[in-house]
Amino acid sequence: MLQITNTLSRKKEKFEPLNAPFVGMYVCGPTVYGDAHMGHARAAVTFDIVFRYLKYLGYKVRYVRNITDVGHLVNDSDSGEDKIAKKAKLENLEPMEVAQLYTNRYHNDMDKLNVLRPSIEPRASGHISEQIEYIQAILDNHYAYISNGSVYFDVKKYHEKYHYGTLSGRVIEDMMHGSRDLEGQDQKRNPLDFALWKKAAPEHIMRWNSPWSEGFPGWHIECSVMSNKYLGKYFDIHGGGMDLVFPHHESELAQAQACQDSHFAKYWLHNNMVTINGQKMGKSLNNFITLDELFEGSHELMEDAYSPMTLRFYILQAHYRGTLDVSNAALKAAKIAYRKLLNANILLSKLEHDNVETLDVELNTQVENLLQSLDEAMNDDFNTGIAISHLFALANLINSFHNKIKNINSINEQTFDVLKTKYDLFFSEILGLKEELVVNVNPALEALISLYKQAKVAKEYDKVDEVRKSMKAMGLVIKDTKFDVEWAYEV
RNA sequence: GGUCGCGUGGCCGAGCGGCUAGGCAAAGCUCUGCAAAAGCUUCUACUCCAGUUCGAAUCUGGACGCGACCUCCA
Repeated sequence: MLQITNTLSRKKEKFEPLNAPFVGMYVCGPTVYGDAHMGHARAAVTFDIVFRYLKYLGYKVRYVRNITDVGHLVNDSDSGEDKIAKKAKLENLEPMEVAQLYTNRYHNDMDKLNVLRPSIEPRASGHISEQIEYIQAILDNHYAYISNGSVYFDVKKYHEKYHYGTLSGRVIEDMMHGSRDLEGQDQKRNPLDFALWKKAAPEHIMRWNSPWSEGFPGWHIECSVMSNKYLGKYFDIHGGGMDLVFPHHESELAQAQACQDSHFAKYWLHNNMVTINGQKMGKSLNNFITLDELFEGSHELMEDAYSPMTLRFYILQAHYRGTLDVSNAALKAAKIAYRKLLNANILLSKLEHDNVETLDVELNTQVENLLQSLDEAMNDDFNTGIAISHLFALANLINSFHNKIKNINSINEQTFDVLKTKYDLFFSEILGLKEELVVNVNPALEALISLYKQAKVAKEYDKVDEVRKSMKAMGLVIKDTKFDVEWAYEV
């Protein structure tokens, strides 16, 4: 039985889909105006796990993750410019060219991380007419007002019937006192009101026609609209980074209720932030590390290049609701640990059971329990770190079987079969880890190994060392076991 | 200033009333031409103070420290 932490209740709840076996999940995707960084990776990997695990449980999941390609304002005082337009000006490109460029680059990075593509990836710019209709519906329900060509959501009015702040746990009355007077807010009736449609300043490039003005949609509206279009009014899971809880998700929720007068998402899932050496990641702190910089080792804070799988594994070792601190030491440890699990998976595929049993009941039970614990860990709010710890225990056993320290026939055939399929299933399909340097067992590699064996027999140790060296150059290592010579990924 | 969350061994990180994960690093052993890999062993922590309890890293109160959000952000 799957339990997930619902931000709405701040508790772990039993996961019960609205229309099993179907599950609808909406996750806030990137605003495509720059390269993806580690925060994007964490969010994408977190919900990739949710997607993969729900499918493993047998659900038919429709996973919608948007691409925000409508520029939102850089900040309130800078009322004329949006992020994408700003970037377009900077790089001398058409705004849509910027959006496409970074969408492609985002896809590329996510592919490297072995993040599955969502079922539907809608773009905000492709849903302008739907957004206009949705805003009109909110206006018709009197939860919004027009002011100088812009449309604002009336938070106070909304709060009278519904409750603004349920998701983020905010008390609207406190916020009214606490909120600062910002420049350019005089069009709003209340500082907490937010734009549904914004009239474009003359220099604003990205603009569309609407009943109210030539302008562009507000930041929050696209998600309410697109989730509604592809998943219906009331759907199962809405996810995103914790920083989006307020105001983004709170406002999405308000819009949806103001428009449809019904529930919105049943479960809200939020992944926590990434810090670098204990500090918040931010452009001004110069610790804003993009994925490409990490993979290439080109950022000045990185002592080495870390592969996509190293990052993925590292993200998975921690629980998604806690902050994740990235450092060289931590990444190096993850690299080694991940290879260990990978090597065990390869050895497992070669293990064979002889069909004869000299059953060791205790050992057999241990393996069975570990295998079962894998599901239990994932069922407990996607606890990938615990699942990985069981995988390590299993890897240890696999190595012992392989080295014949333990006898593979001392577990029964059925347990062996489950071990063989399940370890790989969790490693590859659910956690989404994979071999990166796929090594073909090609003639050249085989020749190297036989050369090594011959040299060993002849005690020509110079040659032996040379073989080791060339293996190392390929990222491999040679292992002399009691029974044979074999290769493995260098740890 | 307001709201929320967190402080775990050399490091990263689970756990959330008793059974004291896991990984990395370090040390020793087995194996070995030397290694590597693998296996075995060792290292025993919960910011501080006060309380609740037979029993607390886990619950309550307080202090200190850190972070997030309140403004664009995954």
